[in-house]
Amino acid sequence: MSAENNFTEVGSVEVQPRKRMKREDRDREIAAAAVAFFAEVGFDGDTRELARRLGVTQSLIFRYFPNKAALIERVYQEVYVGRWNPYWETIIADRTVPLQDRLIRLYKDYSRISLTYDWVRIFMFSGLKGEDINTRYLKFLRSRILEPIAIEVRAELGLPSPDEIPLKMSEVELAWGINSRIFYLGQRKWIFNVPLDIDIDLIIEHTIITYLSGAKTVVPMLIKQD
Amino acid sequence: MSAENNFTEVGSVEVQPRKRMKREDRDREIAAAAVAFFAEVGFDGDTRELARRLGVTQSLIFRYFPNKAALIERVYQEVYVGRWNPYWETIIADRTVPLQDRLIRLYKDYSRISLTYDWVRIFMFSGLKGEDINTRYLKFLRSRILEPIAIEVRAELGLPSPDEIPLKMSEVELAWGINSRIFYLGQRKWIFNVPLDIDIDLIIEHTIITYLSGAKTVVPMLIKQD
DNA sequence: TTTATAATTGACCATGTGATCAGTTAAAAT
DNA sequence: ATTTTAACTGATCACATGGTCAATTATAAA
Repeated sequence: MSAENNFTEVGSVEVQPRKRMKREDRDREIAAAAVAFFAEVGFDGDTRELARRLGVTQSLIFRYFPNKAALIERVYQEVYVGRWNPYWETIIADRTVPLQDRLIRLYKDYSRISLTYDWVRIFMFSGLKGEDINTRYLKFLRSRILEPIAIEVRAELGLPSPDEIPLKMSEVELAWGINSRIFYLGQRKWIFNVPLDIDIDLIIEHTIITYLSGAKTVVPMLIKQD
Repeated sequence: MSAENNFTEVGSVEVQPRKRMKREDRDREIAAAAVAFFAEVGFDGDTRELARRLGVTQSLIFRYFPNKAALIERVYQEVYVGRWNPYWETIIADRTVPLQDRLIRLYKDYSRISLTYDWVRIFMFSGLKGEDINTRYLKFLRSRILEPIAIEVRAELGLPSPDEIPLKMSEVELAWGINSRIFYLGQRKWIFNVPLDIDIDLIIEHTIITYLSGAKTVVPMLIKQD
C-alpha cells in the first residue's frame, strides 16, 4: 500500500508524481478532488476514499482542513460562489438586443455552468442536508436574474414600468418557470439518468419562446387585477 | 431506557401504547415511520434513531425487514407505486372538457400527491443514490402523462394526428416543461426552503396557460421541420 | 554536504452503525 | 389456570469513520 501511494494511477499506466507539493497547490488539488468526489457520492462520502483518489493518506486531508465540515464549506465556495458570472446580469438589461435573443443567450451560457454534473448534484446534496447556501443562492438568483427579467418583459409588452405599478410576485413566479425548466434538464441528465432526447440549446430556445409567449397572455392579466 | 420503551412520547405527555402489535400493523407502522424518517434525514439515517421514534428497539426493525435495503425498498413502494392515481390518465383524454381545464385539473390533483414533503425529498434522495426507481417512474410518467398531453395538444390546435405525423420528441420535451415547473415548486418548498410567494394552484393555472400559449407558437413550427 | 523546514505518513483512538441471537414476556389458545 | 405462540428486548460482534499525533522524509536553504 505505502509503495503505491507514491504513484498516481491513470488508467493502467503509473505516472511519477512530484511528491510533496507546495501547500497552495495541494490545497487546490484536494478542494478540486473533494468537489468531484462529494458530487458523486454525497457528503457522507468518507475521507479515506477521497484520500485514495488523491493518492494520499487520509490524515493529510486533515492537515489541510481542520475537519470535514470545513472541507465541505470549501466545496460550496468553489462551486457556487466561484462559478457565478456577473456578465449574466448585464446581458439582460441590454435593450439594444431583442428580449428573446437576450434571454436565449443568457440561459445558454448559464446552462454551461449550472447544468454540469458537479453543480447539479452538489446543489441537491447541500439542499437536502439543510444548508442555507441554497436559500441564499436562490435569493440572489431572484434579485439578479428573475426580477430583472420580469422588468424587461414589462418593457417588451409596452406595459407600465415597475415605478408605476410595482412588480407582482406572480410575475416573478412566471420567470421562475424558465429556471425550473433548465434545472430540471440537469436533474434528468445527472441525477435521474433520463437521457435528454434533443439538444439542450434547442430546448432552451423553446423554453424562452414559450415563456415569452405565455407572458404576453398572462402578465397583462396579472397587473390588471388588484 | 427499557422502561421508557413501553411508552410513546407525544410532546411531553406519555401515552399508554398497546404493547405487542399484530404483525401486519407493526409492519405498516414501521414502513410509515421509515418513510417519514428517511424523507427527513436521507437513507443514511440510522436504524437506532428510527427505532427510537417508533418507541421500539432497533433489533425489532430487523425482525420485520431482513436488512436496511429491504426497508428502503419498501419505502419506494409506499411512496411511488402506492400513490399513483390511474384516474390522472383518464382526465387527459376526456375531450368533452376543454384541454386547458383538463390540464389544470390534472396537475392540481397531481400536485396534491407529488408536492408533499415525503414525496419530493425521497425522490431526490433515491435519485442521488443512483436507484433506478426514478428512471422507471419518469419513463412511466412520460408514457402515461406527457405523451398523451402532446397528443391532445395536436388535436386542440387542429394539427395532424400522430398517425399521420408521429410525435416529435421535442413536442414531448415541451410537455416536460409543465412537470419541471411543478416539481421545482416542491423543491423550493421542501428542500431549498424558499417560500412560495403565491398560491400553488394559481401557479399551476399560469403554468398551464403558459404551456398552451407557447405550444400554439412552437408546435406547428416543430412538426413542419423534418 | 549539512542543516532546517515543512509535507506526508502510519498507527491509533473513540464512536457510530448494520446485523445477529439467545432469552424474555405479553397475549392468544387450550 | 396452564400451555403455546410469537412479538419484543438487550447484549454483543465486526466493521467503518472522523480525527489526532509522533515519527518520517523530500526538498529548500545554509
